[in-house]
Amino acid sequence: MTNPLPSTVRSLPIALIRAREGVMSPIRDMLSETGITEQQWRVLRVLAEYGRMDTKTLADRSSLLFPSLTRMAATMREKGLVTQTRDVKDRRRQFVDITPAGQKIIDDCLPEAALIVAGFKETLGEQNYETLLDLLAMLDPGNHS
Amino acid sequence: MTNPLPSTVRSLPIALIRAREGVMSPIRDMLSETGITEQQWRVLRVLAEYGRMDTKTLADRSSLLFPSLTRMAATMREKGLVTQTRDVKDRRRQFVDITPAGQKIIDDCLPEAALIVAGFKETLGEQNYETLLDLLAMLDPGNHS
DNA sequence: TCGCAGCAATTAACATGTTAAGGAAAAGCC
DNA sequence: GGCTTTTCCTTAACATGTTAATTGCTGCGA
Repeated sequence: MTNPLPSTVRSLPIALIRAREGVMSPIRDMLSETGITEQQWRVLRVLAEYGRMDTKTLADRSSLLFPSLTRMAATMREKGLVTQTRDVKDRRRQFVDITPAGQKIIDDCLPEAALIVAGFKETLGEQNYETLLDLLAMLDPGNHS
Repeated sequence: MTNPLPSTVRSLPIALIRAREGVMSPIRDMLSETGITEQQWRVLRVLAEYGRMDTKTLADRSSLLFPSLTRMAATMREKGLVTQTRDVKDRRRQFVDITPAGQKIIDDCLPEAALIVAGFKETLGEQNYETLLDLLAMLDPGNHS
């Protein structure tokens, strides 16, 4: 008795990709006017929420791989969105912080971003929205809750 | 009254990324032994399920952007995984089909892939698994059901 | 204090995501 | 037929995903 894979229209990985596409599309539209990418937006949001932190923690909270963050930090520093300072005690480590220019992008986009989020809550319903977040968290390998 | 964004730990886009990472990690491990990528696996699965089709339909069903598929088709053709033939009636269009070598990869990986899927069903529970797919479908912009 | 394991970060190499522009063929219009 | 528009596909350019190799620094034990 074979145990075939689900049809691609009922595949969990593909469903995750398509849902992500649907969610990110309006956010990308919003960000295109600011000149930053979706990933850079994520980094700025984490920095705005937690403040200055070391690169390792930043990568973890932003769900970015280290090599990606290294490249992004360079371009974001050139754009004046973040600053990087080396740890004096341990010269291997670096700290990243958001600049006023970076914070301004967050502040400027916050109203529209909130509207987008509200739209998805309305699409799914408040209850389903929370359920979805809970189910997604169960698939997160780094989630030890 | 401000309407702040949710904390990044409760953000839908980030939750989708992390869930996808959790789901794809074991699949990537499986595929690393075959030498194909996660996206190439997706293309092969769609071709194996529906058979020969034009590039536009293939891109749509694989959830890939056209430029990505153009590049992938070239490398996959060189690897002998697919064939490409131009439509005689409409010389703009191209058809893609899976080769026996491509089909062999599907067949070889199917048992392990089925185990991985079963693992996630067990993690979430059958009921939650179906609920999750339904909720994700509601976020899919191309889902007109 | 020397050597070495381990960690933080970078770099490299290749594949894909994303947007925009370009090219070629078909379809429609006059 | 000649013209424009549309459609399918490709190419280009830049950013990120992913894995592996490399560098610079810390700490630790012989």
